Amino acid sequence: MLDRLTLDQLRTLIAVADTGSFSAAGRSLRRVQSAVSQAIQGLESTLGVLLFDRSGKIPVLTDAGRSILDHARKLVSGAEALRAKAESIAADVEPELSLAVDAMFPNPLLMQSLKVLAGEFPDLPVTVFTEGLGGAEQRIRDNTARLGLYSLRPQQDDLASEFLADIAMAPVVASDHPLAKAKPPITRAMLEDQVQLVLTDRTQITARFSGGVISRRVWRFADLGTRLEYLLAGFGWCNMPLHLVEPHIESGRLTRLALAENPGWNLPIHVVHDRNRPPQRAGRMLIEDLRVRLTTCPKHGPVKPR
Amino acid sequence: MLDRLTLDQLRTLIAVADTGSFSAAGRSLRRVQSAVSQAIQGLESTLGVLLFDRSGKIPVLTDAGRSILDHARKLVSGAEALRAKAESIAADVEPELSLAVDAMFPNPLLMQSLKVLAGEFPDLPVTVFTEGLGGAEQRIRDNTARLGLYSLRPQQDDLASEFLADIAMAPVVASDHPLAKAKPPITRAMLEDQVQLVLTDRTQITARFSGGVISRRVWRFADLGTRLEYLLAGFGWCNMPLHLVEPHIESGRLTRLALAENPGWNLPIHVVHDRNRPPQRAGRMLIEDLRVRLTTCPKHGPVKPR
DNA sequence: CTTTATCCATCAGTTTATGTGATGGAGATA
DNA sequence: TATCTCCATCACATAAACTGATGGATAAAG
Repeated sequence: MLDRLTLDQLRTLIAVADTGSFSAAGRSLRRVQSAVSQAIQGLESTLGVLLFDRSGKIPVLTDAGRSILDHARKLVSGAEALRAKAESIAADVEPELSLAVDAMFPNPLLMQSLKVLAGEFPDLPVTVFTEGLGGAEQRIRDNTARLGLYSLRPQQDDLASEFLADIAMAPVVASDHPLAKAKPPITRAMLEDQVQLVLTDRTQITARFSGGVISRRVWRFADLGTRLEYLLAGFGWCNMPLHLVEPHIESGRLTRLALAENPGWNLPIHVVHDRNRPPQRAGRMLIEDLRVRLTTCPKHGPVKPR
Repeated sequence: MLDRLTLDQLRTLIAVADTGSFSAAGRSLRRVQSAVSQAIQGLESTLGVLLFDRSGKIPVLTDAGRSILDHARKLVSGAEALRAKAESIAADVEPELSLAVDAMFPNPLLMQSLKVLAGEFPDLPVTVFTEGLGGAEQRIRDNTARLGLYSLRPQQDDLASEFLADIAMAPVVASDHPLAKAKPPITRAMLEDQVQLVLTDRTQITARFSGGVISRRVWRFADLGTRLEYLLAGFGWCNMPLHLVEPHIESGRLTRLALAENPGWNLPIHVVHDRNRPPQRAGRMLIEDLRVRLTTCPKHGPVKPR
């Protein structure tokens, strides 16, 4: 016994307060009255405070007792919450879900899935990191996120991954840009002479990774949003996820480049996690829900080859 | 034993997490290692969750363990807070201090005293009810406040009271009011014909108590603040605590009535409490501090006879 | 004014939980 | 390999917690 104050004493106090007498508390707790009596005496002695006024037939809470009782209720319900948490952990639900999501990923879809998740696991704390390029993977590696949604590069030994869906990508440019007015098909040579708007990793870690750079003239941006603004302003061309630029294409501000060799392609999105920390019930449910939405909703689905 | 989950188990868990090993935890808790081992096993079995990965030499917290540990820390520190609360109760400090203060009472002074009180008892919750007329006493009677600061009427059997200080009162009127321009001394007869601004009890309980009403024409108000506005606007005259109207008298907006028979008088303020619930350390300290301030600070002190 | 029922405290004795100390297996460190 | 320290396990000891009987006190019923 490390400390004379025990949860059982507090539970007994609460029972007495709720039932109104020591005997009744004993009945409700399936204990003998003397056990209750001794438990309360023990509590009073460890706290050094008189909790009940025993002068009448039934004991009545003192001011101090009322005050202690309030606190006791908090503690006991906290203990019950602990058990509940343990139970859901035991039922293979992760204690909290942290996601590292590539900025390319269609956010409205993710939000829909998370809404469903929150309905299913109301007490589950969720953290979402939206990162560009290597950022999401970095989150998985340094363990600040547990589940990654991004385009995984060549097989990684320590990370387990699973294909989730394709994001439709296409080269686009502002409609008032020379490339938009050029007669299709656009050749690779034509692109090389124009400015390409490229994403850089905020953390500089993925300097090695600069795939997809075609043009010799390059502007670099740290985030998708800024790049989109420069794209709209006609600074250059770039590949964008269709779901992000479709509204602008429809409104005529952007034009899809009819590239001869590659009019559109798919960015494969994977579910990634540390091999030793596989997703549990909540994570798996989220993945399945996302998969259904991604294959159902045509707007965000893969490009149909034409 | 009502519940298999005990605070001692949580305390042990915390010790293990803090010291890094079962043996070290045992040393820090002055228990043998096997006791720690068994306590953790017991916790794991009641929660149905594996808390430590024992595959290595020293056990390392699992994800679940970390999550449970966070919660455990909250509970244990809550338990310590309970002990601390009990300790201050045992040291004769009331668990919380609730005041019912008459609106006439100089609030800045009370605030100064409460500031000192808060310095002395930083954890003491304080509630202040500012009430007019019978309101403060009502608070004491229905036990929503424990300590009253107001002018007690004739001896009350069940309430204990103690004189605290006199509040200087004086009849005043707006400077553009006929009474202000009348040639002193003002007679009672002159007052009777003018409108008097009177306070009524919000709760109507003190209808019986309407002392101090002189005029035949009366306007009634529920609170001091509103009455003061009507006073300033010249609707009538009334008795006011000097500390509230002094700034206005100095600025010339209000004029003190030079009453022949009663140019100024004192409202005695008492400290009142239920006979069975005397003020404890915090309350007594507050009273003493107030007494010192009231007798020291001339601005709020009693009227000097002239 | 009894009688009866129910309240609580106390106590000796039992049951149960918790802690002890010895032992053995396993990973580090030298 | 020798040695240290780690943890799990066991039989045993110790200390809580609980039981059931008793008696005093209060409140309601006869």
